[in-house]
Amino acid sequence: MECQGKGVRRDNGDLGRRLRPELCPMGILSLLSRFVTLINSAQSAGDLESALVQICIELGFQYFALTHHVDILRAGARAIRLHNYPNRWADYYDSRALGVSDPVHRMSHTTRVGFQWSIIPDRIPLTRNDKLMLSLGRDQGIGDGFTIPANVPGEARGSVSFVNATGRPLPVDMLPVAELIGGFAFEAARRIWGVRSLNVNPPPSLTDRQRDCVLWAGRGKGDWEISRILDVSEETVTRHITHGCGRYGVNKRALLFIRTLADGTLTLEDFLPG
Amino acid sequence: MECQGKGVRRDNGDLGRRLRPELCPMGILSLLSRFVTLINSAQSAGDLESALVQICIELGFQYFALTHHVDILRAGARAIRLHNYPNRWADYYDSRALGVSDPVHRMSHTTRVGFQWSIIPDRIPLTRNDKLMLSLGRDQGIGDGFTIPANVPGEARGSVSFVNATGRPLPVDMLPVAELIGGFAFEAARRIWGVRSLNVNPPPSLTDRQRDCVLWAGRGKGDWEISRILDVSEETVTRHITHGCGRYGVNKRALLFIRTLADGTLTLEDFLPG
DNA sequence: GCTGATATACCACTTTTCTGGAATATCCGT
DNA sequence: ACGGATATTCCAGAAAAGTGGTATATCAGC
Repeated sequence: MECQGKGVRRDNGDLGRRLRPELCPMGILSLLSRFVTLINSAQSAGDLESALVQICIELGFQYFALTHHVDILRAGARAIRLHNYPNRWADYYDSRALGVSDPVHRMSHTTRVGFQWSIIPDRIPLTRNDKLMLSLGRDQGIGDGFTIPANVPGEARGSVSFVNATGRPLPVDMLPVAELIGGFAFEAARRIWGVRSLNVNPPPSLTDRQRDCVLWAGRGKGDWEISRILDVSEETVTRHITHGCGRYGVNKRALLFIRTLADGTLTLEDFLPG
Repeated sequence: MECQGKGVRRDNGDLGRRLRPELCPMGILSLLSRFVTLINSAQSAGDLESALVQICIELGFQYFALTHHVDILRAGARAIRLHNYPNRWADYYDSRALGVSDPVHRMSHTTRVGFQWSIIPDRIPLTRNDKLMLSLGRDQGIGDGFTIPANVPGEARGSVSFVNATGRPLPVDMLPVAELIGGFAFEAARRIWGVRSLNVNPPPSLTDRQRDCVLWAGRGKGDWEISRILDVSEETVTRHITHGCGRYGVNKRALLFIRTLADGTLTLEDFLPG
């Protein structure tokens, strides 16, 4: 819920007060476990969509949107997106590629945890177009919402939103459940869409030395520099890297960086200065 | 929990079975609300640390680590880190800058949701040194753990881990609570450290044409091939890419791939075949 | 003790990429 | 209409990376 630091007062402080004990006995927990089972047994986008439609209703929302923050019309089927917004709103949204500039999405890029839409104006600057868009949405029945950011390094940014019709209050008791469910649902979508899969079996792997060389190369070092760092000959470094390329079936070391990032052998943190 | 697609069986499917109903009446929910209050009222790193020490114990863990995935000795006070690991382990860890290559961290860069350490070998390739490090940790009492990824675009990647001593099983009932708490705790740390306010310098950006060239180069095309694809001269392609390098202040195109991945200009999906 | 994987090292040759300097045309917002 | 950012093109030498073949020592596992 927090994002900007700067001594802004936390809104989450009253989560404690939000959780109505009356709902507890079995209620929330059995709901949660049922939802998780539903989501994790989804084998297709259709399965996941049905699951979310149902979960959305049971949580006390009307709409949901699980989406990558990209221009959907351009990105095509590789981009993740499921939602049950009114078609008219979705068409308008897509035709203007609002996915990339939507203030809700922008807000979700500044925090790790879920947030209510109502706090957005206090956290990020809104342009005139933003306000226009939000009020257009309200006119079409899109009221307040709760959005769970879903960012995985190196992948398109995404989020899961649960939304109510204009005027209807958010089910605040359910927000913690929504927060967990949103994360699991996005992860299920990544699984179904096969976001990071390289589709090679067995998956390649590097030796320690190969990984060291790739690591330093990815930090911008030349082979000679790497040879000084690792105290071996320059040729050896070249060898390790080209062998690494061989394992991943690529013919340029730059591609090796990308493949090792994709399969988790290395991460952006490894490469970036800091 | 998922990462690689490939029809790998989900481990999360049994979250439902994990949540023991006996614990429900008031137990988990009051715990959660108390923890959230504790975390959100923290005004300093010390406050947050105390809160996490307490939460850690009540959840049934022994150690916690809330950290940015950076070389701590180099990054200094700007990097977020709180933990209660044994000093000996922490010193060893820091002195080797394991924070940047730790397999737990690597795994946390490939998923949105929390995961048990025990599944890591099935998800990302481990080198011999990785295994060595894990077993060294076990020797020093670091057993199994549960890690919640915490990634915010444009910032150092991070995570929150709850860990048990070697041989002691994870409190599986509490993992959903740990997942929520981990997210809130990381967000509280961002607030306390004032992370967002530090990022003042405007990030570089590429022109459309530059981005196109980088995109195709990252798919393994040579400049001549790209020139055929975009129907311009080979020189022009080279130019666009080197100009792109200039904007990011790097001297190799491979680094440009990494920077554009890091800031979200391009994504792994853009580069990977399929 | 054998086998396979790993780490190391060397050479010769080709291709690609980087570096530096310059110039023209287009598009956009003021 | 004008200034600034963008897109495009050209040249040439230097540096780096890719290709293909070979060889030795170590270590772990069978």
